[in-house]
Formats: sequence, structure tokens, C-alpha cells
Amino acid sequence: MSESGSCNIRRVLATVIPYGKKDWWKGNREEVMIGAVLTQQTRWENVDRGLGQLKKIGIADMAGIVQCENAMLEKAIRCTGFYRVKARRLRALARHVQERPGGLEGMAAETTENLREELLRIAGIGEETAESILCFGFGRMVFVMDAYTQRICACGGIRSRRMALQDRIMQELPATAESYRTAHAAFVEYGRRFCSSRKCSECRIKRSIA
DNA sequence: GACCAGGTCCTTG
DNA sequence: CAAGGACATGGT
Repeated sequence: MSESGSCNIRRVLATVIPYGKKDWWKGNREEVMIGAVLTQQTRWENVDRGLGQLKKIGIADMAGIVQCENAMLEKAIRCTGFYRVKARRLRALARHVQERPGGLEGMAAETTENLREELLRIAGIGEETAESILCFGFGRMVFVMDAYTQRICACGGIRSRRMALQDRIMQELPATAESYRTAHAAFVEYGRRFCSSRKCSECRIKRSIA
């Protein structure tokens, strides 16, 4: 870990962070959990519509998802893509919450590490989805590592692996859940504008760093 | 029409 | 472990 390594991280963060907004991910805890699954490999605008459909028919929560007909669930979230797998994943998540001792309250009482492992055991909840739920749903001090973050950092010449990169970014940010939320929002917003796989040639990170 | 989106899982080498 | 494919709708 050379000095220039962390220096590059700082430059990336200095460039990206201004694009971060607080209250970027709105919704109550259950809506955030649902959104975390629906947004897998999907634009948020489509997720928002799906979430709206779920609210309209009154199943935008764990109990509603467990109880409703699968066809109804699939129809409501069709606009988010991969709707069959996502319906299955939402049911797995909702069923877990319902069957778990203490439900959501019980989950909120867990340590961050235990809750992280618990979430990862649910089929369809991977690293990023678990982190999103931890950070945005449960207010835990976890920085969400996504494709944009890795791509933007790669543009900045940082080639750490996922976990190592996450650690390094978290070390550079204030140790609060809010700063991690804002930072993730910033990476996504910056990435969508300047560093998507389509637009990465315009990415200013390369210039500002290299 | 091609290509991509705030991933995850399963199969191969 | 890395790479490749499946999952699917909606926007550029």
C-alpha cells in the first residue's frame, strides 16, 4: 500500500463525493429492502415504478409479499426486469423475516456482522444487496460497493479487489453511516453521468488523476 | 437493432 | 478462483 495508493483514493473521492445527496434512497426499512432486491442490475426509475405498483396493491412490505399470489407479485415488479427471479428473491427475503425470531426487530438487534451473514444466507441476497440493506435499511456503518465504484476507482488506477477497496474507501471517509450513504449515492450519480460502460471515455477521473 | 442497467447464482475450466 | 451464461424489461 504505497502512499500514492491512498492518494489516488482521495482524489477519486474528492472528485466524486460532491455528487452525493442525502436522502438519496427514500422509503421505510421494508421498502428499502424490497428496493435493494429490485434494483439488482436495473435502473432506479424502473424500480420506483415497481415499488409504486406494490404500494398500490398494498404489498410493499414483508407480510404482503409472503401472503400475496406470486402472479400478482410478478406482475407488479415486471418493469424492473428479471421479474421471476426477483419475485422469488423477494419471497425468500420476506419469508426469512417472517420466520426469523423477532422478525425485523430481531434483525435490528443483531450486530452488523451477524446481520450481514444472516442476509447473505438468504437466496438472492448477495454482497451488494446485503450492504445496501445494512447501510440504507438498518443505518449500519457499511459502504456499499457496486459496479460504478469499482469502475470509477479503476479509472483512477486503483485495482484493489472488492473487499480491499471497500476497506480503503471506508478508511478515507468519516466513520458514519450517513457519510457512507452519501458516498455510495455519489458514486452512483457520478457513474451514471460520467463513467457508465458507455460513457467511460468521458470520465474525468482519468484526467484528474493520471 | 444493439447495448446497457445501483447483481446473483450456477456451471466450467 | 475466473470466466461465461441465464435471468428480462425499459431506455438510449
